[in-house]
Amino acid sequence: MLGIGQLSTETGTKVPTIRYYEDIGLLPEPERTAGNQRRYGKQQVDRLRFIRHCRDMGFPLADIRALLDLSDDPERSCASADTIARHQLQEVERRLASLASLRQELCRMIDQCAGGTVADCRVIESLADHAHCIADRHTTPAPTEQHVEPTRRDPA
Amino acid sequence: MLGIGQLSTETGTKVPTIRYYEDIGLLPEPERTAGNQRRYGKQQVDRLRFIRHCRDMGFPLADIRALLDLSDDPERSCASADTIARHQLQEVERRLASLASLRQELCRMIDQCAGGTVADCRVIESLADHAHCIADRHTTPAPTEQHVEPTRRDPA
DNA sequence: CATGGGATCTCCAGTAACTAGAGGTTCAAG
DNA sequence: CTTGAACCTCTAGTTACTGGAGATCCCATG
Repeated sequence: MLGIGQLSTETGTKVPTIRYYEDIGLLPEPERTAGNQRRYGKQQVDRLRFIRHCRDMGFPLADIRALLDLSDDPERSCASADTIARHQLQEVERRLASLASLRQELCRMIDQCAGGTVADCRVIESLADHAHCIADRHTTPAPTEQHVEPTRRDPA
Repeated sequence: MLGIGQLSTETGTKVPTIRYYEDIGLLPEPERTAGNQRRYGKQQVDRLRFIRHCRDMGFPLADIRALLDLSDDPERSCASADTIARHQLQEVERRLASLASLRQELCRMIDQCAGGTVADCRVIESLADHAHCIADRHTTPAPTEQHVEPTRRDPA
């Protein structure tokens, strides 16, 4: 049985994040010591690893919840897992495209900057006028979701 | 002089977002009609366009604030604008790399899914074990920031 | 067996960048 | 003058956490 700190180092998840996952029901309530401290078994470790890996892949927690429900019941068809993964892949590809076009425009802006004063700075000017954009709009990337990047800090 | 709704359609920014920008001081308080409704002039339109374009480029509001401060004072050197833009470029490239590796793993997962039950689903299994990951960790992308994708919905 | 310091507890608040809703007022067309 | 769309303020919710306060617990050392 591990304490929450050990689970934290074991999985590279911060302690408050673990408690947060418990709060929102992604992790079941663990056993407690007589003194009310959490103790985790191997199953919990695996479950948390699964969650972290999914987060690393950019899945939102709602999707992870669905995947966990699936994996809790191995008899069910994996069709919906497949759907979720494919959807995520689409999402990733959409963002890749959008970022590639951003990259282009940023490069262009920076290249043109001669390094004088703001008055004739290409960076500022480019930002001021969207019409300067080269191409096929990087403008409207997301159709429905509000999405957060998978931001992992160093698990030190 | 435009009303807030016209400014909204003009710039593709939702009305509450405009008010939000005003709240946090990105947009100055506009003039008001006798009945307390906001009226905007051309300068405001430009300023909001600038902000939106920056957001489209993925700049966080804090950076946009800095860029606006710069552009308010054309005498200053554009070095810091350049720095901000370069930093943003780095950020974009970091995310591109991370997403490319994600894409690879998602593809692999999906390809291996034979479509049976969850019990032998490759997608679930892959997610369960990070050790299956092919490559050079897509795991620790961000060093310091919490970052939100530039999410624009259709400005309908 | 006592003690001290690090780990843990709960609860609350804050982050980014908005978005949505309630309940009330104003503007402009007919 | 009426009506209805647009506007007002204010509060609270979203996602996925993160941080701090103040109290408690665990365990290793003396």
